Amino acid sequence: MAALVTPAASLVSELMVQGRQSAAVLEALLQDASPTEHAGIRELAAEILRCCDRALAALHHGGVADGGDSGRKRKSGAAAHKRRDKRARASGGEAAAAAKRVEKKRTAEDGFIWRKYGQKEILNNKHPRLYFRCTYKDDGGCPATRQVQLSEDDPSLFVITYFGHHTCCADVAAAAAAEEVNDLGETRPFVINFGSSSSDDYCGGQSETSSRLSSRNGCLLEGGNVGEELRPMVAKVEAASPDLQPTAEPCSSGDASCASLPWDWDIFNETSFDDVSDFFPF
DNA sequence: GCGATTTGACCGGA
DNA sequence: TCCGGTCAAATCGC
Repeated sequence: MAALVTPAASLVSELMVQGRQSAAVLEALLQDASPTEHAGIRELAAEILRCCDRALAALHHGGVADGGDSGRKRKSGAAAHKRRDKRARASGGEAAAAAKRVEKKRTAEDGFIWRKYGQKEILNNKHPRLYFRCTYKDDGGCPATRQVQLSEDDPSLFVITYFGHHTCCADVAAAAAAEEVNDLGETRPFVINFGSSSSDDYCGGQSETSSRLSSRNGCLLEGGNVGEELRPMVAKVEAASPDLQPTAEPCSSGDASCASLPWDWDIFNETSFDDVSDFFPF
């Protein structure tokens, strides 16, 4: 696996390290200040750390997601092939298994822009399952899809199942997604671990239905000092939601507690989707 | 007008 | 035959 050594990759790597350090400091400060309070914010900081870990790992892996089944065509001629593709994935085919990843998160945001293409009531499940594919599927042939469902046990948690890898946006995002983390959380190359790190998250954070966002963003950090950006963002979190309770509470677009993990700092404040109820109207 | 979402229909695997 | 996943026409919102 060749590492990315382009100047841009180097810059991104550097920025990610900075951001990660800032997040680590924040986490430490919160821990020192009040070990029992601000749990939600600490969790947020920890997630930022994990995101940076994965982005860095991805960068140094130099991995770019494979094309996957991007060649899916419209219903016209290749319907049978297409269906077979889907079936293979649905029933846990070999390639599908390799690209499948299940996460439980407090929000459905993950840094990519998704387009909802279906919703289905699932047997013996209170909550419908929502189907999303990458907005850039048509644009760039990005094969990534995901399914989002509220957890049966804890309706405030999203159970998100990812299929395929993003080929549409930043290498960081694509590679992060491509880098399958095993359940044991082991063997993660180039992980500078400043704090907690779990295996189940990857770079994320932009809105779900940010359909009106015109720019492709992925979760690549753009220019500027990540660490500097982090401070005001976190302050906002604290002010808005001390405990970062997810649930289906209404929240405004600027509410970082609902906006979850705004890895894309530049567009964080534009986030329009950040409410569970936006997804699950029940 | 364009692009995203909704939702009923369709398809294939189990 | 049932059920889950996707399609695509209709609808909505900017």
